[in-house]
Amino acid sequence: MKEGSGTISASVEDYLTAIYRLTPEGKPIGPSRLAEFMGLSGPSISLMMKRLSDQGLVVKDNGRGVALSQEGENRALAVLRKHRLAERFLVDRLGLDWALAHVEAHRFEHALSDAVTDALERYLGHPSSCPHGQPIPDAEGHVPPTRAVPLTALAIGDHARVESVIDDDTGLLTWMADVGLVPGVEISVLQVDPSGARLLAVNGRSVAAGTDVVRQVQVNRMEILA
Amino acid sequence: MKEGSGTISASVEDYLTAIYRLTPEGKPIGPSRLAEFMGLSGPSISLMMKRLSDQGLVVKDNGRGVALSQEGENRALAVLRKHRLAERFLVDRLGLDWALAHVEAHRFEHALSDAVTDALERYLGHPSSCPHGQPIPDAEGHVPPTRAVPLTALAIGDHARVESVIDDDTGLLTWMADVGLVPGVEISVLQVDPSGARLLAVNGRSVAAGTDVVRQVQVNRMEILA
DNA sequence: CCGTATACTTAGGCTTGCCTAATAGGCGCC
DNA sequence: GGCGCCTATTAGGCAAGCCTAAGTATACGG
Repeated sequence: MKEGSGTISASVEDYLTAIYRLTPEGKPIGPSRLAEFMGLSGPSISLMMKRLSDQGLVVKDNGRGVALSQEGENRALAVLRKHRLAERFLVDRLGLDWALAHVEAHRFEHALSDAVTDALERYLGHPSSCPHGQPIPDAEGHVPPTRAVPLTALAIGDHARVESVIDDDTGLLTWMADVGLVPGVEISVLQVDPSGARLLAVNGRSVAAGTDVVRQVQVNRMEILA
Repeated sequence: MKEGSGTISASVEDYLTAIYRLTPEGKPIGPSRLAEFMGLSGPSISLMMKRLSDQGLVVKDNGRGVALSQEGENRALAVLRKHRLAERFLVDRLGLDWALAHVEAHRFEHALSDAVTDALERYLGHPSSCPHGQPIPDAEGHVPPTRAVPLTALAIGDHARVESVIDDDTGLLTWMADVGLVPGVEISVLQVDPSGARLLAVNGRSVAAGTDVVRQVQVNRMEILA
């Protein structure tokens, strides 16, 4: 992905990736959700949205909410690429815990130039996903399509393979690693709670997954084999 | 090296490393030299020196000039450690050019946490120097002593082995790589110019090294064998 | 011993990016 | 249809870091 004109600041990179992550389908997002997600005040968001809009990185959707422009999405994907490649390096090569890796990679993503990023990707053997299972965009910003659905889509008796987990919450990540809820593992749903919480079978162990977890884990449905 | 209290900004890290690099022996340095070295205005230096002094990172030497405090030196060494380990990684593992590596490592040095730095050092096999030959401080801030002298100390007929080159000037680095003036190579002095420039024999090739170069290359004297 | 040049500091201003407090706008509810 | 509530924006402020321009202090030559 050729970077269009100027360099953007680390802050702006954070805003763009946050918007991207909150709007996978490109639907506009309101300031308050963004403010909560980023841990910033509403006015800070408003002001920055104005700046980003002036720079053509986001498009204002008739007042309420913004969506990434094509350029903004390109920038966001470039940063996500750096983040996820950094995570792969930290976990696979340096042996960092995957919960810690996310935090550390957040500092790296702003320090990696495009040239170093491409070299790092070659060095790592062109990994297709980060340790949390999320896809790594290629140098042109293409991200492979996925058929994964959230765990919330599964009913009692369904089998699935975990594709990805959300990497934002350090505590949650540590817990998921503990119970074996990691990308690639097969699970099935034993019970569904009225609140949406689920009792899962993960590697033969029963795991109670609250609503926080089931919303954030993406899975691929599997046909029952036997 | 346990980091004492608070985190310091990337800017402050730059100031501390700059001071360290300009004052290897701990002698105080005046604002103007620092300003020139860092490419900043005099007032910016003055103001920052006041701030650093208030934070106990530098000690003001009766008006004229500052020197690093023990804490300041520790911080500077920690950053240099990160910088040089990053350079090793970029050159050895990612295959970056050593001139480019310096520039890229400058962005990395502020993004590497202590934990990642230590893991990186293990991963790289505890290298003792960066690709430009400069020593890598250990986690406690100890830097191995050296007997190297600047190339300016050599007279006609002297033989020596290059220990390190200065990594600041991208153009100079590219030129040195071209002519083979890299750490580890054996050289001898063929002529000395009144200005201090020298004609060197490097791997059997004659190389004219201007004053910029001879000041910045550190060598270890060798006895003549044959 | 004094004047001038050089080196340093103070003063004032700008940008980025955050905040809190106060205002404006849209929408449901009665 | 108006009232209040929630959301968004505007207003005003603060800190870090940089700048230029103006002032002070040092120091050296005459």
